[in-house]
Amino acid sequence: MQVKEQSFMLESPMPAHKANHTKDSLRREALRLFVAFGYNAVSMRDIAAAVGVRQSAIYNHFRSKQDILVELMQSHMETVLAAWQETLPKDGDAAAQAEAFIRFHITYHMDHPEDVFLAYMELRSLEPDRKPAILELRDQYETVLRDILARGRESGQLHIIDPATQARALLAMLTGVTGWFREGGRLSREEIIECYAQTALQSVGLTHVQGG
Amino acid sequence: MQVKEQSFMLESPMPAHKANHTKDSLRREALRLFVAFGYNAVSMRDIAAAVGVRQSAIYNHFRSKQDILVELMQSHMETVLAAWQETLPKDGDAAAQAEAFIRFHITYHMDHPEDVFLAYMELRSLEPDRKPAILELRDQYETVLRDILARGRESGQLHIIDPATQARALLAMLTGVTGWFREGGRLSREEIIECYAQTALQSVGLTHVQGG
Amino acid sequence: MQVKEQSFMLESPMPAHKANHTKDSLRREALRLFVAFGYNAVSMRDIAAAVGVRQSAIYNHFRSKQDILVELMQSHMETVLAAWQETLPKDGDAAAQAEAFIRFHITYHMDHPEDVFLAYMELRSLEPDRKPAILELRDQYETVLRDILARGRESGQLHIIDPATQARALLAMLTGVTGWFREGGRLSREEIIECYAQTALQSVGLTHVQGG
Amino acid sequence: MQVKEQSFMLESPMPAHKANHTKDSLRREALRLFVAFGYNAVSMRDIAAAVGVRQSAIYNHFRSKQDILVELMQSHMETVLAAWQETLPKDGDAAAQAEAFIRFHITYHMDHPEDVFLAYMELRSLEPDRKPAILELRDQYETVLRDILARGRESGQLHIIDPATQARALLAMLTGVTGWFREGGRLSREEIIECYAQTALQSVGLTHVQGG
DNA sequence: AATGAATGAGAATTCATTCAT
DNA sequence: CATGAATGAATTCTCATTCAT
Repeated sequence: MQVKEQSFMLESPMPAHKANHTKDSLRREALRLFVAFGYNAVSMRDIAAAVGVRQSAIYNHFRSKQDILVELMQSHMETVLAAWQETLPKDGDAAAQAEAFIRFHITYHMDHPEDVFLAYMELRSLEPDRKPAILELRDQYETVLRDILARGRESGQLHIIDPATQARALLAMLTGVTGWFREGGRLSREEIIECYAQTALQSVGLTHVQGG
Repeated sequence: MQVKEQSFMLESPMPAHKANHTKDSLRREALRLFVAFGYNAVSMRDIAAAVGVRQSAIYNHFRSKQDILVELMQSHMETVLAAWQETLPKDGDAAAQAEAFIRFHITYHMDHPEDVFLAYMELRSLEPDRKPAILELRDQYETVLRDILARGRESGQLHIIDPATQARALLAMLTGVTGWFREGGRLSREEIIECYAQTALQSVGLTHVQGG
Repeated sequence: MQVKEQSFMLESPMPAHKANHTKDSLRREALRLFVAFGYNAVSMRDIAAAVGVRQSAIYNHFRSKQDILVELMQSHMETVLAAWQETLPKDGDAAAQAEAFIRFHITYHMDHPEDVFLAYMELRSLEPDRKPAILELRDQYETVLRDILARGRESGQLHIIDPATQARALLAMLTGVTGWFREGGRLSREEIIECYAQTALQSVGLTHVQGG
Repeated sequence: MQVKEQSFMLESPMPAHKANHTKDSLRREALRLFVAFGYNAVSMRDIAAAVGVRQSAIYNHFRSKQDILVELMQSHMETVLAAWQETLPKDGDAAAQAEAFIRFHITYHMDHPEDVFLAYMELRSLEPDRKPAILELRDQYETVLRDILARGRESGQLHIIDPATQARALLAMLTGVTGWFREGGRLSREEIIECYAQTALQSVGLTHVQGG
């Protein structure tokens, strides 16, 4: 990356006391930069500069650059899983649950595009010992959809060949939104959700679509 | 990355006879490493070591690290486009063309997972002046599908809300195979192709599926 | 060094009651660590962690890291000199004094191996303005032995070529114990003292040895 | 340490070709600096500056700072052992061998004070996995003397209580020369050797001393 | 007396690239 | 065509120290 940060450039030294939100700022800016340029292309200096702090200050809040990444990914995945737990319709049949999941997934992703993008793109940047924990969480989420598809297949409500494969295909498709969606484009948020929902539902053999 | 290679370590300098395929080896290993670890995480030394040559030797074949990336991406995209040109059924209707494209796309991706993955994941690593040329090629490909979907929508053969959005959704889904497919898994190549084909075709409102 | 200690890791801040012996703990742990790893290899954080306190707390007790070192060295050397003053046989002849010194020296060193080791090994780590004071103390001690040897040479009781050189040789030999002695080894404390005493006394031409 | 090294300060870029003696210079300067300031107090920049090269150039010759240290220590110890093998009188009795060893040891140490000092003072700076190899070499050397003393004790030629302890005591004493000897001092090289030899020989109960 | 947050300097090491051989 | 040596810039991280609370 590019921006220079040097002592004689910093004008407002910022009272520092009470500035405990530094860790939050670091998280936020790190996420933004990792998404924009990739984990490896972003330096600790870049992150510090974005927050208005020196490089070394980061180490008062995170043990390492890798720790920032892990913390971002982990908290994101745990949040998604928790959010789905609150959303899932306990009593619905497989078709209803599939639709619920698809709508939840798209909506959540459009609301948190950066978290999703990071968790998806930077798995490679995880060090070997940190990877399993994250993959475990990702698998939990994939399993949710796989199980719904499997039940829908057994009940005959869904046209599905292989639940595992199709779950992955669906997630890849839906996750793709984060790659290009920007507020204020040709289509509104709702239109995109509808479009993706129809595509996804059709892909598992559901044709009836009713806007959320 | 990891491997160490330094002058005082290498004993056998390798006879170099018929070593003019070095450039090919470099391309192949660079692709493999970029895919496995990411462009930024791979050093020229890593690439050289994988080929059994010193870093400086790379510069006899490529002007820079960025040039390797660009060359890999560009040749891949041109190859895909050329391959589709040879495959496309000139006289088919939109439904037939959609099915043809979908099958072509999945098949090609399963045959060249690394090229596809690279072109998809490392767009961010392109330097600003190299990016437009690659994006232009990618758009050409996306346009192929978008146009097919648009024609299918007009002809009423496909159930589609927005061709542009749905084209992206489809491509994201299909491209996803490269993320996890490994020869010798639970499902055979053909089964996966069938499964993806059905999912994709259903997603645009086509239900009749006949194995390739 | 190794141990990590950071704010977000420490849960129990420790009641701090009667914690005014902190300075003593700091001295003790600093000594231990300096001896084990060397002054430069030990960080203020290491010392603080060993005591169960934060780095910044150290500065309530010492002005700087260098100050800890100087204080440790200085108090050790003053203690040795004072201890010898209490031990020296005022009226003995050179031979008796030599034996007394040798026994005192070995015994003291075996009782305070870390202080001795530090004073010997970390002279290099003293900043230029702090060095002279310490060297002055060390020379006082060396002079004690040199003078005894010189008198013994004049009186003909000792076989000595050059008192200054031989004093250094003797001190180096005797100081060496601290390098390897560990309580509970093959030989007892007393056996080692006897062994060193005999070696040292023989080295100056005294053969009569009588256990302490 | 102190000296600044920056691009605009370097006047003579030095033709570089044929300058393969860089590694030797690095070894020499590293040794000098490690001895003068201690391993931890010397930076790679210091070493590079002393040789007239950039920091990064060092890594063309050594894998790490630790590697420089290990290489210096190892080659020194192997050289000493080899030198003693050439010196040792195969047929002499224990007393002759003891004298031969003592004279060899002092002489070698006065000729290579820096190597000896480094090997003695910086054992602590070895990383845990590099330590055993060096200690093994040191023990080989110590064993040489211990065996001679043991034989001398059995034959009754030497007055010795415990060969192992006394070997260590002797080596510590003799090694001490490197701590303070500087060419051109009050005593000549030969005088110091004689003085140390007498002290050492007396210490094992040998009185007859004949200058080399 | 202790802490958490901040800092500037500097540590070792890696990187892409150049160039004479 | 390949190499070893060199380089300057940049990397992550550690350090001793300060200071408001």
